[in-house]
Amino acid sequence: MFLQTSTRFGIRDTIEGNQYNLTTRSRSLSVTNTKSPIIVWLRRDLRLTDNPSLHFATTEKRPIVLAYIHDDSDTAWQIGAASCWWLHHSLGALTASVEKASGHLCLLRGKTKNVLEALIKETGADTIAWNRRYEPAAIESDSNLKRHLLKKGIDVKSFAGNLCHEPWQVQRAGKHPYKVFTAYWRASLKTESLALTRSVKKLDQCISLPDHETSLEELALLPTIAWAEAFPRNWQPGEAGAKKNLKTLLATTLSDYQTARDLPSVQGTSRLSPHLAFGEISPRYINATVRDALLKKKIADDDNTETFLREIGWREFAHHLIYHFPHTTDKPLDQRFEKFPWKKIKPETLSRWQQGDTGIPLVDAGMRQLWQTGWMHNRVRMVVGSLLVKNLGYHWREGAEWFWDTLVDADLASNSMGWQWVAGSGADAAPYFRVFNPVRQGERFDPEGTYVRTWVPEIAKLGKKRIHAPWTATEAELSEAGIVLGETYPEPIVELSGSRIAALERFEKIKQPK
DNA sequence: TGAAATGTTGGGGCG
DNA sequence: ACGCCCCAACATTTC
Repeated sequence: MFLQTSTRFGIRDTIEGNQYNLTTRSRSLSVTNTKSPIIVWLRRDLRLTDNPSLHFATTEKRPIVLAYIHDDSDTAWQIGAASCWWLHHSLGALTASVEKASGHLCLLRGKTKNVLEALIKETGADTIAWNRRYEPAAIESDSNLKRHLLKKGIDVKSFAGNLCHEPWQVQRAGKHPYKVFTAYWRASLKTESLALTRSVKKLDQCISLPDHETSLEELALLPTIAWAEAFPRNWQPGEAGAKKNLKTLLATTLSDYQTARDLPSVQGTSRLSPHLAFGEISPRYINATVRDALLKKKIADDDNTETFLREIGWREFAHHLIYHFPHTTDKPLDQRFEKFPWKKIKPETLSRWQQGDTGIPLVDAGMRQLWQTGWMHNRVRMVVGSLLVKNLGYHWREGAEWFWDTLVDADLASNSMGWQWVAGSGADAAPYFRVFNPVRQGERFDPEGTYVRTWVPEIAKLGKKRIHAPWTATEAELSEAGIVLGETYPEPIVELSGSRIAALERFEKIKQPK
């Protein structure tokens, strides 16, 4: 057995440890050679700031095996393609910052259980630490793993890393978990947030395992087709990018957040979602930073700030829901929707929705923004979702699965909650009769048509009066804009008014009391 | 974090 | 001057 540090950091000293040979930086030898290593298993917590399991390990004064395991065995809701792109770059960024802290990140591949067992055997580690996850599949595999490792005499330490409150902390004693956001939010404001842990600056106890590790490239996370080409223009995965977005939010975006966050043509949102999804930044760090800025009067204590904090609260609520109602990743929370008459999928129709070829400008703009950047503005997500679920009558899971594969911020808790909200079957859901009209939404939130023109250039020459509904334009207006409906841009995939009424009738039938 | 239908009000044109 | 109608603008109700 042979363990060594990354060669980039020079000094290599081979020593005889108790049960193993260890190569590590010389100055930590006196501390490390008598103690068993601790494995820090990173998952959706790819950061050094406020990372409780990592912080715990650094306080232990013994060798650390800092490991990310890419387990691509086939499971439900396995990481999607856009998320893989993000993960690749996030791991790259983390590797660099870990090395800057004189540490080393081990990239490993294989079945999690096998990899961890091999690591334990190889290094003599007697402890493993991780930050908890709350998705049903993760909970199941984590608890199986924990039981298995405890039986083998390994100490397993799990931490609360990715939420301000554990899902079971915000709860009325003896009652059902919250299903309504405002009630949840009020209660969570009264519940003390989990504390921040100190940022990790030095990781020189890290050891490496050259016989086991793989390179980032070997993880093969990047798409094989030239699809994500435009992603880097929009994103900087990693902790530094996350902090940069938070800084921009506090310095500029937040002052007009309440209004601007609804305008898809404006950079009015925080754009923190993918960073949060991969745990490159913690919600506690975000809240603490906002609080600090408030104290220093750098931002105003107004509705803008409150609205933003509430959005962080929605993320917490989504995790609360997925923890207490784990079936909601696939099945409706509201039982009445079990037998809802979703329409049979026509592959061509579904594909036109996916590709942004519906002939409804705001929908097409959103779906193309998603495809080209891995992200879609939240207001537009509601609009495209409403079209799929209400006007086209397709099961919300079709939308959830597409988003899951194409969003860089894909998060099972938020995705499931969001789609069930749109469908009306979830917690605090939109009432069944709430059907978004993409034309009306365009006129209200993209009045100049700027957003549509960006993503649907073939109709860009239409004036703002027609840009959201080209089918209402006159022959003259169309020809002046160089559009031939049905050729250069499609006729609408569905007639909005009639399909709305039909949807209302379908939903009406299941609305009898629970 | 809805849209459309329906109801109400008030100004202005007009006989 | 007055009543009537039209309709835009806004409010309320309904799905």
